[in-house]
Amino acid sequence: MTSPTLDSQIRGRLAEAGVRYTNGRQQVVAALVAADGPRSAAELHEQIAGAVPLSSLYRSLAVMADADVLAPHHGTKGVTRYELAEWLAGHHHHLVCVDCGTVDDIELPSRLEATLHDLVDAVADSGDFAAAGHALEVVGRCKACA
Amino acid sequence: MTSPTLDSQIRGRLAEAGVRYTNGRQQVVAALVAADGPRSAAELHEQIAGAVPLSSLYRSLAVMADADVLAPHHGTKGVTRYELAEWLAGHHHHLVCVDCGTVDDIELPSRLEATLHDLVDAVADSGDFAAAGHALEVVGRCKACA
DNA sequence: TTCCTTGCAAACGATTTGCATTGGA
DNA sequence: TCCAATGCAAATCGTTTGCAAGGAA
Repeated sequence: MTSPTLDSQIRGRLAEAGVRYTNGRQQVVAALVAADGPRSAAELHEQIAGAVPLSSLYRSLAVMADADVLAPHHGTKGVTRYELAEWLAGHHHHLVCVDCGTVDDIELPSRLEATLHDLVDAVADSGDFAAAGHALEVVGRCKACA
Repeated sequence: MTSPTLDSQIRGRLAEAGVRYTNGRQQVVAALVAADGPRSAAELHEQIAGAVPLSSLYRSLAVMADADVLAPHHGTKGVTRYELAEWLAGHHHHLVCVDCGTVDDIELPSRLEATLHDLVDAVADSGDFAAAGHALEVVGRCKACA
């Protein structure tokens, strides 16, 4: 499922970080690529039918996040979900359903994204805080829960 | 520390919800009012010098969040932080430090807030998602960690 | 008296870690 | 050959809950 180019970008990045792109890790990445939003260790574990035990899964997620191949997301209570890092998945935002906790990716029209970017710059300038990025979460009810 | 009017708003809201505004809960609220951002159960427990045991603290936080006096925030790994609900604290956003995990409140200039609001409306309109609100997290490094 | 709240201890769920084994470059 | 990765079981951490005692209306 994972495109050859995406796969080699990831392999390259992991090699730079001195870690291997093993079979199990490829399965995890494939599952994340197939998903349309961040996924937790438990969700991935189920999605790959237990092919990788939870402890290894957690370790792989941590290693790949360290290598900047994955990015953690803390949207809903208690669980950490992971997604492909921005440089692989593209910059985007999230729709978080207040009822079921589902998180979906959204991409803003570039005009709106530019506006948002300016907005964050304006905020960062006005205080002693070095802004490195921003995350916009649109909170509401998804189609299924509406 | 908690202003009389704020305190009576909270007492009133809790009464409507059929729960009491006990001494321990007042201490928790006072600690949150004194804070300049969301706080976790452990942080509050320390701030009030263990005056309320953790289990009661967790229960009070849950009760007050149910009554819409507090709002939960899931910004950093594993922990839930609480802050006063929007109708008490005013609408605001957060600066999240990627190093130390500290969360600070920021208020956007009303012109920028209006822009952001329009932006979220535009996003919501374009999909099957009923937007109920938005949260902008500016990610970066705080003064101490820069 | 009635119901909410408190405290302690035990239970839980998500995540992490020690250790011996396996696997890849 | 050497170091990273794996799997299992045990440990940890934040949080929740059962239960008996205390407190306010």
